[in-house]
Amino acid sequence: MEGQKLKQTVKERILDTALDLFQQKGYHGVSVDEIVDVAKTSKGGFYHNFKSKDALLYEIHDIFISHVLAETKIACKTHSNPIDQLCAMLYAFTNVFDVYNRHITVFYDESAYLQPDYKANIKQKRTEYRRLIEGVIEEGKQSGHFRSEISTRITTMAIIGMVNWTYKWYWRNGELSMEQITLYFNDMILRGIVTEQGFNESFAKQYIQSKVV
Amino acid sequence: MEGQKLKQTVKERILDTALDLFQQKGYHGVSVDEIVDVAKTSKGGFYHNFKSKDALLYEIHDIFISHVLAETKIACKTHSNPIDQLCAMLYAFTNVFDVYNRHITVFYDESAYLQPDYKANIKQKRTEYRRLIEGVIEEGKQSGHFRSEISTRITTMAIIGMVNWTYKWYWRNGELSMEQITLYFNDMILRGIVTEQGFNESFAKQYIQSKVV
DNA sequence: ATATACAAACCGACTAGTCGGTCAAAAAGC
DNA sequence: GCTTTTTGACCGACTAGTCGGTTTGTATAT
Repeated sequence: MEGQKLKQTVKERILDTALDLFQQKGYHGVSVDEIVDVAKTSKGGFYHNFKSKDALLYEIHDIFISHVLAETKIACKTHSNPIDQLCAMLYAFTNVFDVYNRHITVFYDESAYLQPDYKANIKQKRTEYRRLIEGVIEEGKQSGHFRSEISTRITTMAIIGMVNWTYKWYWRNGELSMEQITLYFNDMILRGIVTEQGFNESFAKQYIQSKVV
Repeated sequence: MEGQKLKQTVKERILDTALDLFQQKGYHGVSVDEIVDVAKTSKGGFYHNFKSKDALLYEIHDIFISHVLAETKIACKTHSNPIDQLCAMLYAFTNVFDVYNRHITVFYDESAYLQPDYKANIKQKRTEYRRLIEGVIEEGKQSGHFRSEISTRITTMAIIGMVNWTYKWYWRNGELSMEQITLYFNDMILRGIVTEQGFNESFAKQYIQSKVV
């Protein structure tokens, strides 16, 4: 439906335009004048909908992290073992990725420019997200699915890094889909951390494609 | 020797100060006036040593990527098998990390603000770096050390992502050293991609700590 | 009448970059 | 060896322009 574009409110147009421009040129590479020009509105329209340019940046951050957090929690709750939970969380991120592509770039590259109180708010949600993954890793170590020698912290950051970094190189309409990429990531991550016991669980097979013996 | 600090040239002081400030507040969060103020020099001193603020940003980028590239090439050349090469390359990055910590943050967060011709220059070197890793992965697949089913591209980006992301969470003087982190990374990555044959090679044992059977 | 949703002109603060000038040290002339 | 000349590193007041944000005005809906 192309009608969606015509129905957009001014606020939606501003957000949409800002996302495009921020992703291309960075937060400080785009002026409010340029945003309102491209979004076909005015300074008045902008400041009627947003308290400040900083507030717009914050909103972009918040929309993204809040959505990731919500989806990750659902993924975690709807599965009962660490292997399923971990893979479901990665898939949740994948699904977010295609739609929130622009948000992600802004989120990771421009967060230095957030005002202190905004930044604290975002940081809290990022920490919450990290702890969700740490929790699953820790659980997996205790249940014997993941090797007990691995460091929860390093493993978590390795996974987050691997997954998040895709925003730097992934292109929609490229040769690789996020679905494919996640398939490979799940395989590689699990091989890196599961125990023999974990590997032999029936639900692990769907993620680890083959085992060369 | 603390005398090093007293011997710094104006240009070195500017670079040093800019790195500190850019890392903390981002490129556009710092004015030239602030840089020259902290670096105990002047506008004249600044523009005598740098063509523009953009040129300073470029120099920071170039110093970093050129060094990484050089070290990676050495790591690659001084080993003869893919497993040793890959791990040596990761260690090379590790060693760079402690010294070029500030460069890395600027490199990954502020590259959007590089002027087009500067950006093209940097992009070329990043591509060269990526191809070095892709080459090793590809070689490993052909030699039977790495599983042939893995995607060279995705695996390479997974590794780069995992490693690069450390700049977002690693703190010097923290509980974890870069040495330790790289040890875990090497272990996790190799487990994710080696074949049984590769695993049984004697030189693989030093990276893969243990195998739970 | 009053509130809402925008438009357009406007403002002051700030910024990157310039430019005439200083000064110490090296090079040249004697 | 001593003076003169030249060079280049560096200074800081200044400028032209840009930016985020404000204010005033206006059309519409209730």
